[in-house]
Amino acid sequence: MTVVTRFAPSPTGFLHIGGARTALFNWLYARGRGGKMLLRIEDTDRERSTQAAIDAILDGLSWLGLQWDGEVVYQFSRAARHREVAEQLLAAGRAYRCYASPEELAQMREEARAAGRAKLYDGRWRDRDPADAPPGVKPVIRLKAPLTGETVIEDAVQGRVVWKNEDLDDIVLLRSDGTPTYMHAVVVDDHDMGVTHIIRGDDHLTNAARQKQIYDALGWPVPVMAHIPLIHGPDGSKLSKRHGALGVDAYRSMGYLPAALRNYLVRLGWSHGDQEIFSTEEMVAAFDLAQIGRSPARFDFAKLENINGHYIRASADKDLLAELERALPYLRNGATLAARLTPDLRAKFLAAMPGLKERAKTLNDLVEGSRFLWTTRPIDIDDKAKALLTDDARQTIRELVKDLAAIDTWTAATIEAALRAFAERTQAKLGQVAQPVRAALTGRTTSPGIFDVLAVLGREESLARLNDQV
RNA sequence: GCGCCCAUCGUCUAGCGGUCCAGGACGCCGCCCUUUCACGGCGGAAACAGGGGUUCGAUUCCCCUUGGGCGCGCCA
Repeated sequence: MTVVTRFAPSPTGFLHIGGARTALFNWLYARGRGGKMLLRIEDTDRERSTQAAIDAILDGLSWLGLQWDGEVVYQFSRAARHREVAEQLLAAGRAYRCYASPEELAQMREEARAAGRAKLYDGRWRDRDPADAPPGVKPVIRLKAPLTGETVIEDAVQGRVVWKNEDLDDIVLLRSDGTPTYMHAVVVDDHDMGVTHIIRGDDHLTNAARQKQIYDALGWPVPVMAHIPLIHGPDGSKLSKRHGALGVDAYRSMGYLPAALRNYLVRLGWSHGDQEIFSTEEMVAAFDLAQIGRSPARFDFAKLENINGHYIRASADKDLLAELERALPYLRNGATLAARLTPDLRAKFLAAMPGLKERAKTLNDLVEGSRFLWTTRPIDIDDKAKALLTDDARQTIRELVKDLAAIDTWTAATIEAALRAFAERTQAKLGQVAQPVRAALTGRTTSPGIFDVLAVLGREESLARLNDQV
């Protein structure tokens, strides 16, 4: 049997980090088994669904490299079928029309809560004669759920979860306006789409019981369910915008690599021995439901950043530059850099990349670290660098410039030799010479090795910049 | 309130009755490397929520307590 998973977000906001992980798990599970991951947009809430949200979700998945299979299914477009199935249930006596008014329902709920009952709707229209229907009231269709016994889910990650049927009330399948509820639409769609494995957040665990009852009423096989724990904020509470419940586009803007984010996400709630770093292929091969934990994980930016740094360092210079260019439109100062990215600058970038990437944790760090390459003169000098450019330092630079100008072949090695010779001659420590030079050339105190900076910048630009400062 | 889920270092986790005075990773703290910042190397502090059982033996199994989370809509 071919594995079919699905990712089914509702387009009421961006693709947040929890949704991204759910999508990743579905994608990995399907890919690892030669199956398919379908994408269904649950847009039955017409009030809150927006095209912008749909676009953000598709864009987010694409950026993360989680390609879905087949056409996107829009749940709203399937309303007729949902209605048909509800009617079918009605005809079979597994559902009934309920004429209770919203006020009636509210009162019922209040009383049930006060009495400590789990069941909030009492099933008052369950067996009532339709002739009793109050005139002019459009009914909803409710499932005639079993009154006794148990509803059991054999969950692939949660294990066996049992509810007493007496605690579950008759849920609404079709609203009075004829549109399906989520609970009903999900079951019909998952069935019609041939979904074999439902992998979703465990906020749906109690829904699973309700859905199981619908499957049973329909006589349909229940897909394998896997309810994965939610991602929490650093403080253990629900993930909020403040601590990372951002859209995946925000992570792109923060300069994270899709591969790094995937790697971080896959280890949140899932493990494979002590392995921390997974290539996509390894991930696909190793991923399985059995190793998913049952406790919620907290989102930790520090670890994400570390993994991102790892991926940056591990990337080939050329690939990293390509990755950077792709992200430029979303990065801080990215537009400026993009506008100046000539073939000549690209070449310099590549030459500087080894030194750049080992001190970058994000692509934004790469943009900032490479500032000395694309900034225009006069270069802007930050406060720390400014503090290094004392009168003495300027004097030193002035003398050094003569030595540098005398170098025949301008390479990192010859430049280093010249600097060392200069330091020795003036009885200074190399650092005393190198630091002001770095400040004068880059405007920063943190940058790649100074010999490399000089070599990458080239003789003309280097000397011009040094002269600017003295 | 009712139902359901969860509980190992600060964080992500390994552990599926003895191999655990609990292992890895991130973070943190030292030291080394070093022209800065990083990278890298070495070392360190740091956890089985509490209480009952079961067992020759519990981090591992059961129960309770406590603490978190989720759900309880004609939202999804």
